[in-house]
Amino acid sequence: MSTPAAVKRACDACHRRKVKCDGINPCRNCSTAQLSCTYHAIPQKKGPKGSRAKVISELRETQRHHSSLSSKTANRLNGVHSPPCSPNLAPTPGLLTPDIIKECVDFFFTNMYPNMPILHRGRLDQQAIYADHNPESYTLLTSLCAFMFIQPNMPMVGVTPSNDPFGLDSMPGANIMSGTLLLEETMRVRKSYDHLESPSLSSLVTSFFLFGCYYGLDLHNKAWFQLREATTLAHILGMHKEETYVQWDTIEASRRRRLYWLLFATER
DNA sequence: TTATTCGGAAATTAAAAACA
DNA sequence: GTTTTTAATTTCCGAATAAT
Repeated sequence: MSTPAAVKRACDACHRRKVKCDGINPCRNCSTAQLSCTYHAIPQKKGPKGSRAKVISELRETQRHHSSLSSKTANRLNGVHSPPCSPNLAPTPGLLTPDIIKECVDFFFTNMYPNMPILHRGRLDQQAIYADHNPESYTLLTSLCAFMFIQPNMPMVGVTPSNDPFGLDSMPGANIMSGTLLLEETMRVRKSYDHLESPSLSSLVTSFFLFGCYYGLDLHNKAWFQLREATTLAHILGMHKEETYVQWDTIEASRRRRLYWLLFATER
């Protein structure tokens, strides 16, 4: 008779593989599978959020007197159905490869970070692990990569995995094309979640990178719109109030402070 | 056969509501 | 204040699938 007893924390690999983790480092699964056993993922907050999470009350409300309008109401948060709904806002599979992420993140930290020290390398890598199923992390990465591709001194990176049959790697302007592609991907996937009503810092940074993209592409009106959005999100997040910073650890707090400062330096 | 993947059941956790 | 209810998030079982 063994005690099953769920471990309090599964490692990153076991979490992805959905297998039982023994919680030690390195864990048994990682050892046998020759994987490096890490515990980088940041656990999400559990439990209801907002003023009594409203799904069930909405459901009850709509069932009570199911009028023609109630079906419309039911479609609100059940985003997975209804014919005219969601014209595919899911991430494009295979577009944002680990190679591209690595290349762009490296480029950011060597060339852009001195001027905009608004990301933390370790924390960004953690976010990248779950980008597949977290649209906020995904759009942060696509906007970052788009921004990097649009930089004039960015070296050529193949968007297609390895051997490019169209010779894009050697074509001038290919990086701008890739950047524009990723920019469009960001805008599209961003529609799949509400980044304004309960914004995260990732949303804010995404807006800032979008500003950078549009500015680099000489689309100035769109650029200022994104910058304005980023500034507004900063206010919604209370970044102008010192007391909001105490809830963050040193790394996160200084990152937020620098981001806030950069926003206003950029707005001039 | 064994190894891997992944849908989803069960457990865990924390916020909101109800209660004293 | 304490307890109960509710829901978001987690772990990981076990069936399906892939690899050998």
